[in-house]
Amino acid sequence: MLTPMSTRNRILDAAERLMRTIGLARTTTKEIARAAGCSEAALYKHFSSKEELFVRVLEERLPRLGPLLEEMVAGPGERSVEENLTEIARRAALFYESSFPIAASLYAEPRLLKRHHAALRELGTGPRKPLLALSAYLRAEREAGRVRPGADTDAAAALLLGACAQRAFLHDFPGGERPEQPVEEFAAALARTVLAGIGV
Amino acid sequence: MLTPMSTRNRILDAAERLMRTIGLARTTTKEIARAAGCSEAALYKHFSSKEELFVRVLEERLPRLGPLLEEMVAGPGERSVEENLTEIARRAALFYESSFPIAASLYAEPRLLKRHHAALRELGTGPRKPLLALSAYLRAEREAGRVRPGADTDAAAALLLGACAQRAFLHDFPGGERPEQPVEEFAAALARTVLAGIGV
DNA sequence: TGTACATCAGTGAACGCGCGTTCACTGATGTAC
DNA sequence: TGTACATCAGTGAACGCGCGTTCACTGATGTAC
Repeated sequence: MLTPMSTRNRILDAAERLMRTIGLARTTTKEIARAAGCSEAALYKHFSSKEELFVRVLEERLPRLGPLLEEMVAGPGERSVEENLTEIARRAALFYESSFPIAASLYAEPRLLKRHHAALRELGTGPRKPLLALSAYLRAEREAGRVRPGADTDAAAALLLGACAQRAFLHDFPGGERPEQPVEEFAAALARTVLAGIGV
Repeated sequence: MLTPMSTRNRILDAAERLMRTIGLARTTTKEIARAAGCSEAALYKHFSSKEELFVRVLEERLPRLGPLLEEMVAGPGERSVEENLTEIARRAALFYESSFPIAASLYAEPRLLKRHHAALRELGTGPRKPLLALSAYLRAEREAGRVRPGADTDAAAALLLGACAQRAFLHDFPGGERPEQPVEEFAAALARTVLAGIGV
């Protein structure tokens, strides 16, 4: 039960690693096979086409943020809103860091992007889910009186998660000089700022 | 002086349109030539290679946010901080909307991404510039007493622009049901929230 | 236990196709005298 | 003004290459009797 699965797994791992390192366009069947230590023909024993292989990589290898968030949000509210937001931002930043380069490269192949989206939809998830979950959490806190009555929870969610996503985008941009604030500091600063605001 | 330039311009326009619509991967020399109404060979009269053509498209056809921001920020401060932030968010959202799909697709071809980055650098710009410019503006407002003394201007800039960038990312995601808040409302909500904060 | 056959993961070599690129050429426009 | 030549944007057809995919095959493992 270990060996018969392992070729398929090695193929998926190799494909994901290549997508991340040399980019979607250069991730050819030849390269995948070489990295997985099998023949190109073997790919077709496990996947009906290269496109299907990619879709499986996206489905089976990319992490998801939604569940993580929902779990956090559902937990007992013993921690402060600021602590919760910091932890959410920290996790979101790490999540986007690991999935963003690949997600971004899908825009080069709209057909693949579309298939991926259809697959996500089937799973009841998608890139808007985290926004909705975070906004729901903030609404709950608002009703509990731990968030200001008039607060726009959609806007707050967009601010917090948007900043984390953009950080990932820039993180993988080839720019040399990166002071690169540690993710914990970054997350804490976002949470603090979104709570306190910057107005006088 | 009009006709001799027009083929080159038609090629650049066609390439940009195709990158936006059918994606970087499917934007072949054949397709570009067809869309520009010339032969494939003509492409090589104006550009030394397909990659150079792409680099030129990125350089000459994609808008830039930095200058826009700097101009806004340098303007006379007769408007309130909230009005300024709303206008900045609005423009940033529109900017990212138009450049994000193409920028994202570059992650599929790291070599092209690297060349693009080098070209941006030469121009003294890059994707981190808007963040720096906005943060500088907020520092100025802080010193003018129109922003809270302890405010973290880097965090605030990351929040505001990150939300706009992520909106663009989602905008082009093929998801069907999009209530899609108008950009003006979105921008105003962000500015209001980042100023007031959501904490009690 | 030994033999005959079935199954199945995986392979090496080839396939056709579409890609980016180049080549020898054309026809229009400009220039010298 | 007419003639001879230079320049130059643009072309049609071909090129070689690397891609995704398929094919006939192998060798190991399982199964029936």
